Amino acid sequence: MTENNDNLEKLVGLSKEKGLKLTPQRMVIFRILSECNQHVTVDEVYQRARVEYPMLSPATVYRNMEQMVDTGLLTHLELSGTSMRYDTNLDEHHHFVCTKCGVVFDVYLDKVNYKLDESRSHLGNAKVNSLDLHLQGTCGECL
Amino acid sequence: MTENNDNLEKLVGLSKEKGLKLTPQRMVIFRILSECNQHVTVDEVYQRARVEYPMLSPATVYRNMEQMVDTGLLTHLELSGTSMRYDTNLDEHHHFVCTKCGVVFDVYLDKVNYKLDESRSHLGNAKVNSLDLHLQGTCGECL
DNA sequence: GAGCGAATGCAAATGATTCTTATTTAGGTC
DNA sequence: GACCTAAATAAGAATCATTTGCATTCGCTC
Repeated sequence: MTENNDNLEKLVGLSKEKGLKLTPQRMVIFRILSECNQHVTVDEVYQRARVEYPMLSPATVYRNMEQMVDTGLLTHLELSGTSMRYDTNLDEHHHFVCTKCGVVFDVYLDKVNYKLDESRSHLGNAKVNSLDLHLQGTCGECL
Repeated sequence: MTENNDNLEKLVGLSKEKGLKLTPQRMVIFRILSECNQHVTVDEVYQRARVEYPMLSPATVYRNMEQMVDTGLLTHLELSGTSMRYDTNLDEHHHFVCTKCGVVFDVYLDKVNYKLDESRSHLGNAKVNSLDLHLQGTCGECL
């Protein structure tokens, strides 16, 4: 509850910094994002938002969420599936996906070491800046 | 050249094993897949294939490539971007993506070690079966 | 309160993919 | 080689997620 309010305030604050106008539509979207599941689709947000703001247009939700990605308030979540998911967790983290039920858990890693097989990996002098780890398996529920 | 023929023969062989019929359309698709870039979209294959088989329908390419995934002749490649990419490289490997030009290199890893931050990662008793590593950075060309 | 540019709603456009249906065909059988 | 059947195909309609164009509305600054 308190945490959600904090999240909401953070969103409002950041959005002001970026020069975004505080429309009621945007406020509803912000609040829903600060309250709900991290790995949301536009439609999930839209369905919830329209309950309290019935004349809301899906296009507005699309526009706002993409804009939030541009301004760093959200990130795209690259998971398989038909529609884009967004991540409200801006901390560096990775994901575990259950291949049976599809549930997604956030995973935080203290360290990652990997060793290239140089004979087959032809990165040339490419510079690696970040890595994104997807763990796959079976969650506790599905075991 | 020889290698492409090998790939093609492998595809034809495997497809026979799976009970797929050798239609001319399928042969064209197989050959193109054995010749071209590993990380293709359906449309890339379709555009090439229609040159030599003009009455080919895109739906046929979609159906065939999905079927090849089902029978293990191709895998889905989870990259960002608007359309599905397929990977003809069936060896276990990972990917490097250049964030500037989008080029994708295959990466082979001898080992990967990672350490969970248990205090924040709530996997419960989930069982991790595989991991998929995406390296991001800048390729040699773009540096 | 006026003015301006940003934001919105709506509906049409787009793009990728899937589905439907009538027709054709590969591959086994005699 | 003719025949049969299930699988495969072409063509186009349907679907689904997303984007765009445009006329209108509305925060925000002065």
